[in-house]
Amino acid sequence: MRISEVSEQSGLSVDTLRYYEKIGLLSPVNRTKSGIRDYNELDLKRIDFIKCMRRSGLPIEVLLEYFALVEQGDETIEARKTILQEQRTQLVAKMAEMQETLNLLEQKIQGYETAVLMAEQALTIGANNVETTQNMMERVSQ
Amino acid sequence: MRISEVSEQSGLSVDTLRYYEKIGLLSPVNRTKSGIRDYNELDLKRIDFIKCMRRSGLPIEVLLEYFALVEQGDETIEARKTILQEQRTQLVAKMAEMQETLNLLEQKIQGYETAVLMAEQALTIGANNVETTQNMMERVSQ
DNA sequence: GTAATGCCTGGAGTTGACTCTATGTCAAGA
DNA sequence: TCTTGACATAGAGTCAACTCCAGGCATTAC
Repeated sequence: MRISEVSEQSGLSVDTLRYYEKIGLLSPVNRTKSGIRDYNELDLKRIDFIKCMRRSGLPIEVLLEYFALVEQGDETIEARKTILQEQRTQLVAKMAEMQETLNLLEQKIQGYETAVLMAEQALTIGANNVETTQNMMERVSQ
Repeated sequence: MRISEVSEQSGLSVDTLRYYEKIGLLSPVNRTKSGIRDYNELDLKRIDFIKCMRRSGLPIEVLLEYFALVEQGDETIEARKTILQEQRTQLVAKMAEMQETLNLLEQKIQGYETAVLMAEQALTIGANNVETTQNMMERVSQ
């Protein structure tokens, strides 16, 4: 599989794919006799794994460490497990934070909905709605 | 409240606080006559909001846009709501991705646990465990 | 055979978000 | 009075993670 195909399939740019190989995140990809990269199934699997870990915020550094252990063979299984467990812990924490942010967002959106509703109501009644809206904004904004 | 106190309370560095003000993320903070920043309640609230949004990955750019709308008054309530809704959508998507990553992590950790167990078993039996472990690694790693 | 296309490399440039440095002011304590 | 420490500013530097560029082969399409 050529680099452009892998790029298309994975959503990573060709530059990124070459970059990952350069820094050792991907082990050297097989080449055709004319020097063109020819990705195999294992490469693709690793790329998928990297993609999954990267997009959830895991730094490249950690992945490098992990793959270095993989290279070193079975002796390092415990160490690898430890890395993954640590990442799991961090991921869970991050998700909890995001849930908090999500709650805040919900709350603010809800606030805006109420604000709009009340502004409309004030308009229908024909009241001077300037002060009222101002008050609402105190609860709603920033 | 002085900048060092705000820093301590918020967990943002004093540099970051000044930086946020410089780029307009915080509106100009009140100063004592000698020019020292004196943060008020509203500043602190905004800092909390920023912190919450930033740590869940929302870019500063978007926050700037949002606060610019806040400055412009009630006319922009709908626009602000739209921004928040969009961010909510993205956040939900990101959390789903993270859940996927988490599943993969669990699976791999589980795999390592099994691998270790089997390796130990093989040792107790006293079998030649080299090939066996190799096989396991095929399922377990990358 | 030649032009376009896709690949290659090394290395420079970019982006977002800080973080640090040099230099200076000011208020308070020894 | 002198020193110390917190604060101020402008602007340079850093870091992670790409992204782009110049210059050069190879294969394919006409």
